[in-house]
Amino acid sequence: MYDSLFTYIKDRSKTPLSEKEVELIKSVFIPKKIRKKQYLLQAGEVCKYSAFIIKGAMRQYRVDEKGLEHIIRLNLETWWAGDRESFTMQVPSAYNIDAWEDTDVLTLTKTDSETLNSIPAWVETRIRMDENYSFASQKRMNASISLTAEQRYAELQQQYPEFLLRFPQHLIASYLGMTKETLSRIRKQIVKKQMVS
Amino acid sequence: MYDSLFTYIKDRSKTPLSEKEVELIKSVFIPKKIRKKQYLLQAGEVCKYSAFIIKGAMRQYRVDEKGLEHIIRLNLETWWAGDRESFTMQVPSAYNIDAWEDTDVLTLTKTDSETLNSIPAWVETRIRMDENYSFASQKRMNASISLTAEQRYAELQQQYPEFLLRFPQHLIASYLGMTKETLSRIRKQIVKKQMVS
DNA sequence: CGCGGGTTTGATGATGCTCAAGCCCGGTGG
DNA sequence: CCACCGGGCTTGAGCATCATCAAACCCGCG
Repeated sequence: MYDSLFTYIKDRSKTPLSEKEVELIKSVFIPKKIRKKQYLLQAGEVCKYSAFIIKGAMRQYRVDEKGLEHIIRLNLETWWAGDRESFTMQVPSAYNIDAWEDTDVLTLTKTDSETLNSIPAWVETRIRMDENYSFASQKRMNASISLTAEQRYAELQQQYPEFLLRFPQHLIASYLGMTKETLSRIRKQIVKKQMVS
Repeated sequence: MYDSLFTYIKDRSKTPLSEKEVELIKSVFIPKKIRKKQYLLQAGEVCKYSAFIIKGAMRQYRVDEKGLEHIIRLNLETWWAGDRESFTMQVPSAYNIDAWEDTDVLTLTKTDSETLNSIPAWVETRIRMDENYSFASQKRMNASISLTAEQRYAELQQQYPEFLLRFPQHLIASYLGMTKETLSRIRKQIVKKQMVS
């Protein structure tokens, strides 16, 4: 159950975890099952949990005035789900997060998360996470500003090929900031190009 | 010289700075002047400095195959300039950073930045910075995926009105992921709407 | 068999880009 | 003092890209 979380921490920290620390971590991360289509967070609520995904797939999205969903983030195993701003500031979130597949998570509350600050390996891990998040954000922002729809798809294919296997195309399209029809046509184009070469 | 940096740290941390810590900080942050159009970082180089802006304005951008500049970030006083990925991982950067106005910065090298980890107030400050960066990234990503050009401009106007005063429109346009012509027309539209109401 | 979710296709139109020209304004130098 | 220049902004015409809407298709499943 907790294995993948401990591996995750080990991979990102130099300091090893003591017995006691392992116990503390086990005591604050509560396992939960989230069934397909169930919400982890609904817009308007404060994000109660930061959730480490053991198994499954989740999506974070905004619903606009017209009722259209815009995918902000897609999450798979060993990713964290939750709206960071809402969670850390304890303010209402503008986003929904729900399970796309039946998902097993380890949930952590804001107050519990503070008790973890006494664990050096955890602090190091958090720093790594934040770094990686900011690297990824910058890349994605760059892509979104300066690449065409086709280039953005190519980049995704290259950077997160798992997404294409686990999420349907209309979610991928939304994540890339285009419609499902556009993505469908782009894919057709790509196949055509490969035929030629 | 260092006042604004110390204020910045105080605003973001609970622990106060000791005399010694103040001295350490002063010793590792080297003041530099960067003249208008001078580079802090050029694409292909490793980002040597993280720079705290005391006074002035900088821009971070990518140059595409066609030679067009795409603005990734705009920075003013009390912001940090530098490519985080290149700086922390010490890998070549894909971005340029240069001064838009004559700028005074306090520069910090990667090795010096590690010595600061002994200062609790600094560590707290860094965490705040990372948080804020990730909140802002998420908002911007959301805007970029799900808002129209006009809505994006409105959001910028609301969130960073200083930008409109300090940077010319063609940079703002690029930052928002549109051309200068489009931005010009959008502004015209907005004025027209205000006439009506 | 029929239904639901997902994908594809086509027609049409809006949005935003490209290219080209002109304007405005604050220097700079003759 | 004026002419000119460069940088930035605006405007227009035509075009590419992408969105919208509607219909059809595909396929796994009850």
